[in-house]
Amino acid sequence: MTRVGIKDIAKKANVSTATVSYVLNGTRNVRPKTKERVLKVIEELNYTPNDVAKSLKSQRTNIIGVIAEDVTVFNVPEIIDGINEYADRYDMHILLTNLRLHKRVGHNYGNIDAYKKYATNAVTDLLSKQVEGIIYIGVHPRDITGLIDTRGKPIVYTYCYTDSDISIQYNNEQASFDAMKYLIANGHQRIAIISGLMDSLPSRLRFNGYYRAITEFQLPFDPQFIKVGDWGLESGYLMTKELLQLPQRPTAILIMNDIMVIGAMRALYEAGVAIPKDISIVGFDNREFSDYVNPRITTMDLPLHQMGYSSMEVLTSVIKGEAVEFDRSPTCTLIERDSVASLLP
Amino acid sequence: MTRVGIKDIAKKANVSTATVSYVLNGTRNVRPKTKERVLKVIEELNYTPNDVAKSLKSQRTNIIGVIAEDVTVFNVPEIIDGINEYADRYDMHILLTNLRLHKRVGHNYGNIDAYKKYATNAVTDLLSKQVEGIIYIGVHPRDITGLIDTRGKPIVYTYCYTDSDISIQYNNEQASFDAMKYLIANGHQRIAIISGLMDSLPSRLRFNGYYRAITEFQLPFDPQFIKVGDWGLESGYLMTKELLQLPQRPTAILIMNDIMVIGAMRALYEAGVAIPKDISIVGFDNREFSDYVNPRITTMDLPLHQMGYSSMEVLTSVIKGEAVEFDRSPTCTLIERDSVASLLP
DNA sequence: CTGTTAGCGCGTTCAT
DNA sequence: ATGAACGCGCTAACAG
Repeated sequence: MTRVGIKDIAKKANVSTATVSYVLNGTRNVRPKTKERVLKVIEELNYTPNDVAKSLKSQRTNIIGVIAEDVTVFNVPEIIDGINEYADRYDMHILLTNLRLHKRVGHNYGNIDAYKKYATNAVTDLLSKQVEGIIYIGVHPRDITGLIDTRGKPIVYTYCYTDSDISIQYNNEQASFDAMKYLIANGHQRIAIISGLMDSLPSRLRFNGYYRAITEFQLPFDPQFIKVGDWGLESGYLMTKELLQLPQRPTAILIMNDIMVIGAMRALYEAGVAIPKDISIVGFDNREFSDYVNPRITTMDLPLHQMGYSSMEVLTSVIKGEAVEFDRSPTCTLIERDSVASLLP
Repeated sequence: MTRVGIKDIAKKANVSTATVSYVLNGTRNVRPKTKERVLKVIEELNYTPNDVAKSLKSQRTNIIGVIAEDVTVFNVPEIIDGINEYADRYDMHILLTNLRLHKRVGHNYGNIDAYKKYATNAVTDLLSKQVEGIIYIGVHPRDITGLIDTRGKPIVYTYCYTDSDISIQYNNEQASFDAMKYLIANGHQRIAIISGLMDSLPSRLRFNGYYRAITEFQLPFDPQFIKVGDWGLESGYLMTKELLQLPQRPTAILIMNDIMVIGAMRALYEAGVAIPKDISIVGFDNREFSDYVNPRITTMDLPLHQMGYSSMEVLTSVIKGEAVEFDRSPTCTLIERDSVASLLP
């Protein structure tokens, strides 16, 4: 079954290849009768267009490269899904590169040099494939300036950022402020917080939201309620134990990711402190498991899908050379479940 | 910054484009001195090869198309990761299509016609892009014969199958047999099973493993211990309640997915039955949450990564026209956690 | 052995 | 509606 091309059709339909091309693309008028004849032959021969030839001539591939730091990390698939929704809609395609960072360098994301070669290779390959732009999906929101040089090809970062390029993030400050507002609306006043590492931008931003809520709603500010974790389960456990030793315990804890919530739950379970009866908890990330543990965790959902979709919107407008106004910070949404009790009468 | 091509280099290095091509590919000997000069110019001009031109001539793209029914479903990312590992190693690339089935048709996977058009479009697009083969990743192990016609282009299915094409699955029967063996080794004799829908092949295969263990180890066979669920959380809950009403309760339950385990845990919690003290549980899938609930679930891990990798192995050998011997059924591995107690002295 | 010329792959598009 | 040049890199055939 040898490949059937445009000229096979031309021959069989007794027209030139140009004509075939015109009917195929509707680029120019073709006499209806000729058109029909060509169409019929196309059908008969089961013709499949060859996009690589087309791309060579048109200098457009309609392919955008997606570099995911690790597709197996929780935030990535949903972002890709958002990218896909856009791609589907506008007939673009996704060349996916997976850096497999988690398996290759573990949690050592800080040391950019450890994986710079992977990133560089990925970009080189993608450029050779003539992608029209690149979306880079991080697994941890952090500054990766200097990791990548696209030689002028448009790139948009999401779930991470650089000094000078466009990036799509979510609104961290609003998220923690909203979480606080929810807790306060439920009558909580003594609210502790377990943050992630403080060298992380999200941590600081979320802390800002926490602090802004404290001041705006004139809550008592107790420095002992501020605990710094490291995003890991164990640190959630440890920090919670510390909170339990306070003479005046908090009635609620805002915890910056669901993993640390699990640690907190273990600490509370061991101490015989019931959730949410004795202590309420709000988490972050809306990880899948937060709906399956007991009690189910009330948590902030991240707008991952939206981030993927927006990345594509921004990227395509940059490709087209349009100046764009866009929302770089889609908002998080609180998912109410069972880990918060109302203190109101 | 206009695109620099092979002929720009040729001109600047005072050689023919052929020579440049030869140094670029090592296709033929070039005098070291000339070679060096060319290389230097390539460096200076920051030349990036154009794979689409190359592909047009060579009739090879090194791209394989991956159609995922839904990248946000738990099994898919790890399979893609396996595909990527292979692709990375052999310098191939992945054109990813996401059917987004979950969002588009919900759980209505049975009705192939509901999404046939998406699949057909995906294949057409991929063929136009001249992919050298296709891997189709299902979200549920089932027969999807007739969904796709690749016009002779090699395709491998994984996490689903068809009448006549190659597919990579995992060994369901071994998995449930091993789970039973583990339970039996821990002194359990009265072992119940909550299966998924019985029209599903994995359900039947796993039931075979259960039954084979029962007979091989000469356990008492009690038909009342066999419960048929529907993979959903609620059915795990319901079936477990039924089991609790039995005059002689089982000491352990083998449950065919972790989601139903969660349902079971809720039923047991309500009934004041402790896991694993009063009843032991083994799940299936090793979902992320199984490590976070209390107690942590002992469950069968699926060889997803391996399935992705194997799919690529098989696909590439088919592409090369080699006859292949391969393991179509990588094995599952039991992950020991805290939901099984030993009954042994 | 080293280097060059020219045609090709497949579809698009301009000038006729 | 058509012929032919073109996009970019590969490679067969040929020359020195």
